[in-house]
Amino acid sequence: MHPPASELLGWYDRHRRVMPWRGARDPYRIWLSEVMLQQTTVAAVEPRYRRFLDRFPDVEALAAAPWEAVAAEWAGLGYYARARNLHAAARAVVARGGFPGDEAGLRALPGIGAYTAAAVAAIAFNQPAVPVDGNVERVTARVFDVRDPLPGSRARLAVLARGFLDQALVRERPGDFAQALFDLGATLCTPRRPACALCPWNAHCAARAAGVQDSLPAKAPKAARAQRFGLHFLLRDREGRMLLRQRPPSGLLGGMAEIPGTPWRLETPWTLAEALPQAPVAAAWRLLPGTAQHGFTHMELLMRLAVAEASVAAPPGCFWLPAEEARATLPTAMRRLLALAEGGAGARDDAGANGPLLAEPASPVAPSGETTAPAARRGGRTRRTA
DNA sequence: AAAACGGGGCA
DNA sequence: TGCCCAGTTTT
Repeated sequence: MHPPASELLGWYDRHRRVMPWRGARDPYRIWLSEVMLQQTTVAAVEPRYRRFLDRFPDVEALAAAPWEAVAAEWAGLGYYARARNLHAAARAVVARGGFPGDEAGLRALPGIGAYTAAAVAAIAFNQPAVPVDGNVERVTARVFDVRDPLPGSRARLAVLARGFLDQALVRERPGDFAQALFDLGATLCTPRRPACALCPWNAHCAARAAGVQDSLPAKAPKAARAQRFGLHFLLRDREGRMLLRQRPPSGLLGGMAEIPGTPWRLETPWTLAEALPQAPVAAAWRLLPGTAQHGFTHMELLMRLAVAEASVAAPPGCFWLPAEEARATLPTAMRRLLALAEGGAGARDDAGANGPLLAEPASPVAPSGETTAPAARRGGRTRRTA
């Protein structure tokens, strides 16, 4: 049995969270928020959403913008395919004269899958759809006591969630119902220690009745992350500009800028001597102490940094950028590398206006003793090796 | 069906 | 330190 939507919507009308994309019906704003919120927390999105909207106020402005401007605005948000697809979809929407008004039409746009199509259809167009995200999966798995593990149970959970459309109230307020499920999952029906006592559906929850709410939804075990190693080359000229390179349009960090370097290979860290043939230019490269570490979904990346100064023409595929602009454009993994040049372990992302970067004392070029993987540390911080 | 694809925050 | 987050695309 599906619990009554009236009880959830009554709770939502009293306790709904206030967020910048709520209230308006503008499909552009709803769409933008949904894309930014893919695998990204509300807290992380809010300031970036305002800033993005400030810079690209409507779909026409986004469609007219060059990719470089969109990439710079997205830098640090992750999953850069989202930005590429967003840009392409904006151009498609302008070309066809506006947003598609139903789920199937939305689903055909790049970067819009089953979830986002349902969310925009329900919230912006009042269409009868139930978007199934992580929150809805969790709420549904608990309400119906679905014990099969994710991701295998995904299809079954989606069918159960869609069953709420049998209630007339859900068909009348599909956008509110969807967001009520999000809010319930985010504030009460949380992954750990759900606040069942406060839940408007607690009397209808099968998992709670069985006392298994804390262990649902079950998850299949995940694969371990491999380690990869890279060595990068930071070239600066006399004005403090940095030599950057554009990554290929698809794949990891696709279309984003990077500090030129070796490929990221398994098993073995690079020595400077070994990496030198892959430097962007010939120069007096000095290997800095320390390793920048960055965790991706599927691997752990460990990078070292060599530095040099030269004022030369940018080689093919590379370009010079003022330090401040480079910092703003680079994805987080590359900013961590930059922190090595800026003075090491304590360096922070928001470490103020940087003039010419401070050079560290050079370490001997010798293959450092660090041939074994350094102890894992919290994803991303810059670490010093002794 | 499985893997690729970022980054930050929190118990 | 592992898990989670308003998922989508490619293989």
